[in-house]
Amino acid sequence: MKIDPRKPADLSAQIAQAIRDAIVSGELIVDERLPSEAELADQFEVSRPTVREALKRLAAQSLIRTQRGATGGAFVNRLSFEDAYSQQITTSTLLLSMNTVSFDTACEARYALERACARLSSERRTADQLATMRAEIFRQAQPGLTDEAFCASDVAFHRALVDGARNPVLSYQLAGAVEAMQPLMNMITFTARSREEIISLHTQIADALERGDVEEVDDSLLRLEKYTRKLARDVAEKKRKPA
Amino acid sequence: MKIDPRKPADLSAQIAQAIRDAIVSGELIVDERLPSEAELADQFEVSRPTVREALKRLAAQSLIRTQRGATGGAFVNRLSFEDAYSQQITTSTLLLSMNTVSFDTACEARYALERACARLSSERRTADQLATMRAEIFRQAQPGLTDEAFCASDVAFHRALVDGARNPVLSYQLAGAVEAMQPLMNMITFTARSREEIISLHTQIADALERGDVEEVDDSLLRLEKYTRKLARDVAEKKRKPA
DNA sequence: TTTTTTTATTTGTCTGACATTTAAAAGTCT
DNA sequence: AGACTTTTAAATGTCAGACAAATAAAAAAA
Repeated sequence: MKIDPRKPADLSAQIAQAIRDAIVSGELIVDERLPSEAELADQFEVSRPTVREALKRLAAQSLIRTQRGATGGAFVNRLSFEDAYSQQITTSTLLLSMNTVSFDTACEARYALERACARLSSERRTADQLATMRAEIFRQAQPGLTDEAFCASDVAFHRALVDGARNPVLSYQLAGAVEAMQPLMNMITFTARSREEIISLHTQIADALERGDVEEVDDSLLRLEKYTRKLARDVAEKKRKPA
Repeated sequence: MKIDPRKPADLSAQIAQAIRDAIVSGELIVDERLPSEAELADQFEVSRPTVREALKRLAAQSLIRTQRGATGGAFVNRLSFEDAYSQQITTSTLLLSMNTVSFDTACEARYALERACARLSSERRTADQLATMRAEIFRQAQPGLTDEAFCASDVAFHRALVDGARNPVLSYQLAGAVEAMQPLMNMITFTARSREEIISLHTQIADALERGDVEEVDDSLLRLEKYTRKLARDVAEKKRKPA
């Protein structure tokens, strides 16, 4: 683990990269303890604050965790799906909120991924996951439900659908897309009419899933996508010309 | 922007979170300059090193960039797809390499996503993207090509296919899955026979894409997935019982 | 043997300083 | 006056040394 002495700037970034490479390449294995900050400072011939900045960079990516005390130190972290989720969500949220990407593009990506999941889900979903979906549909039909609660239930419904694919990699990829769109979805103030339509589509999806009818699941998701995009367009138009 | 004074540990993490929230919520907008480190230290009532650790955490997530000099400082970064790619790749690579997820699961996820892209790609791909795919197929057929070069060309081929969907969100999601699998794919030492088969499948995909035959694109990708998983199984078996 | 106390190690944080970079301000020359 | 050079101020990058707090192992006491 060496750093390039020719580039003097950003020592902490270089050190972070050196350690990151060691982790990714397997040179450092999970739960292995890194040398203490003082030792690392000696090895890299920098001061302790610089080493600490490097370690904080790695901690921000959940690559290491630190522990205080006598037997403490920095340990290589086993990247959990939880960690991967939250990073994915942060990244996706920023991509959307910074106008790098339009709602339509995000929506298309989201449903493309979701339909891919749904195909697997119609083969593998458990009774429990289907029950969750039904329960969420029931909640969505409650009168007096706030928009936020409706949206949260919507996310839970789709989450159950996606988890039905029983592929954590797919789930974690989609989590970002779905959750990142939440704030924008909340902005689409749902009328009673539009809720009814969405609940109807959700029911169609759940029914098709129960029958294991792959094509019908796909179709109803496609209809839901079209409807979502229509709602978004309407809101965008109303905002442009508020009569 | 405030931090909770009751939890004394990990001040830099709290400060990072406070600034992160301000960015995600839009309180701080793109290219806006943060207060100087000294000013932040005053505001949060901590020392400069602590502020710096917080800023390095944010820099590790590409949320800010720093500039030295008189008009320098920390600026809110516009998250580019490039940045999102590389984070996605790092995360996915670690998820795979740390045995959190099996090759089969990753493979399934990857092809599920890729098939979702391919559907869009068969409608939207440009002549240029198709030409890239043809060129990569040609390269793959060259005798004397190293395994590494063959794999790199394979990635380039799939990259062109995915980019044909003309949806950057999908592209960035898939980049992680595809690139993370590279090292494992390299381990599958390709025989002349298996290369031939893969090239044949690639050709089928390109042909179907040229005709705009969505179903055939989907089918040939499915065949490629099955074949890839078979190769992986064979390698795994040979490793277990090296006769 | 069990409990308590001490001790050593390590991270977390602070203070103060100097180096380096950078752009603007001030000065100088034509 | 205008163009070039020098100075200066502000900011990040880095360092050294110190103390606080947490923690587990070792030592001491019951």
